[in-house]
Amino acid sequence: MLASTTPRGKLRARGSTVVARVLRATIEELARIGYGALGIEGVANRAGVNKTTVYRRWATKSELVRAALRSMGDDKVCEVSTGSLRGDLLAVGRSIIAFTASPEGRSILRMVLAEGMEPELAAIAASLRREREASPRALVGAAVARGEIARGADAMLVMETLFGAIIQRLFISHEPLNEAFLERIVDLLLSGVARTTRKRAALRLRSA
Amino acid sequence: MLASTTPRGKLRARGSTVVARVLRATIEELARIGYGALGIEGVANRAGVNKTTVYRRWATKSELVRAALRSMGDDKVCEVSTGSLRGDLLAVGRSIIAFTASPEGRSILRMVLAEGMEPELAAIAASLRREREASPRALVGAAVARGEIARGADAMLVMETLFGAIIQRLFISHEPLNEAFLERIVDLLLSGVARTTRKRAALRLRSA
DNA sequence: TTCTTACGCAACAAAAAGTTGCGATCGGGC
DNA sequence: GCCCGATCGCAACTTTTTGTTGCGTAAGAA
Repeated sequence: MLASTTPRGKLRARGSTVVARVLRATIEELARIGYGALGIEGVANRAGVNKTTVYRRWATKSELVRAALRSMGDDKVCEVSTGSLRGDLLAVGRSIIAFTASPEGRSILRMVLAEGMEPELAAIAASLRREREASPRALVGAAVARGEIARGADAMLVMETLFGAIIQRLFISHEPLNEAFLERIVDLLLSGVARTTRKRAALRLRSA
Repeated sequence: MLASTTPRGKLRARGSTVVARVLRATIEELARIGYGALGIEGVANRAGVNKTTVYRRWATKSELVRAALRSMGDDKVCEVSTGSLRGDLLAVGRSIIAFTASPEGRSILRMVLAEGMEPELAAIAASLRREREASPRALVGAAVARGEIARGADAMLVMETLFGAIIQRLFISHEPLNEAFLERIVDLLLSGVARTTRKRAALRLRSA
């Protein structure tokens, strides 16, 4: 199927194989150095392809990046439901961490963060962001229905803060982001930090 | 515009004036296009200065950016103490919001977020961050002393989450970042979102 | 004023970005 | 097995960007 993986010697990749490799390389370069510093030649090298091949297929840098971003729009957002708010928040947190660990996620985050550079790219980034906002809303709705949180509570605020805490950890403080840290964030969001006897009992119960 | 073309108007800038203008322009360019795409010539044009002037004063791009970021480190860090943890958190949040409201603050944050992995910049960002970490630590220490939070509580986690929530609001969701939002974040961090009768009483007491 | 410093400017050198022509080779069709 | 159109690699080339140097001159202090 793939011409590039032919057993003997090195055969020249062609057609859709080249497209896939170049777009993949574009995503990776985007994640590594960002849009501004991205170069056609660097993408070609990473893809194991001559730069003329890239130039002939995509006229400009923005066109190439647009094609690359479009090519990865099919990723699914996990829509698990664990039955408890805490479990759901942990699941969402894990998916966020996994997302930010992948080249695709880093590229999207870069695009979102660097908003204001290219109008077209900003639009793509905005649409990608909106796609990933849907399932968290359903999640907090379920928690309200179970009575775990008050109806008046700002549930989206919890999701956004969870996301923000992870982003902060990853991109600002650059400290390790493991399961233990995620649990501490979730427990903070659930119970807060203010001293309360009732709260400490709840925490103890949860850890058991 | 240029001194040479307007002999009677503006005079040619020199010395500290040139330095200030170039560093200022560097910050603005960082905010506009980021570190990777930043060019010396672009900075020089924005500063209304010849590119040779920039090249002679700063040998490399990283050196220029380092100087520019350091030049804004001189801004004072507010060290207020309101007597309560909630008040202190609100004060810190306000200073963060004020910081992010300025073009300079946005530029450094955007840079750290989007390109924090660049080795050269990681060191600068880390040192700048450490400078601003001192007062939050003192703040939570005071809260522990007052008995508002448990000694074992991860206080820095609260600060980092507060910071993360704000940058999430700023750079991801792009929703308004006002006093009302800040209060909701702080109350979430203090009391959590899980449903508790004791907690709702505490919130009511606090708002009175 | 005079003297030193440092900036503007143009011309240059080097490197990166982008283009073109052509031979090679892949894959589909006969 | 062989041909043919499409597409890729390669090298040579042009253009653009990036970085350097020498010199005239303006700015500011003595």
